[in-house]
Amino acid sequence: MDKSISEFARHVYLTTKMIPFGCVATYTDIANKMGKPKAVRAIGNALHNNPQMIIIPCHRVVNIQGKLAKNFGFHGADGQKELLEKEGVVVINNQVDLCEYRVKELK
DNA sequence: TATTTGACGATTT
DNA sequence: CAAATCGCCAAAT
Repeated sequence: MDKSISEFARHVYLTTKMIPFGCVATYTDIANKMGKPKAVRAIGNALHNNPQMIIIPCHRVVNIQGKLAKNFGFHGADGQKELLEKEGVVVINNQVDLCEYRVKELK
């Protein structure tokens, strides 16, 4: 256990890991699940600082518009896009169809 | 301790 | 539709 990670960040990572294969979730969904719908920025920050970005499916996290992260830690939005398409998620213009892949209930 | 920054969101121009 | 602006939160400097 790495205690250098705050409880908040850990909470973010755990919630992110709940996203099922082939699906995506928005920052807002995670924030809402954590009970802090206004902490979307802090969440994005935590994921960017993500020390274990490979074991955490952060590529399944997109913004409310289904748009990918422009500064994705691995290969920018392109890397995130490829990881998603590899899971069967269609990405068009760095954007996914939320109506099709967004997780209805994160639990 | 105070200021700045940022993988965001919603609203306004 | 794109850019600017404000709000909100946690971490970094």
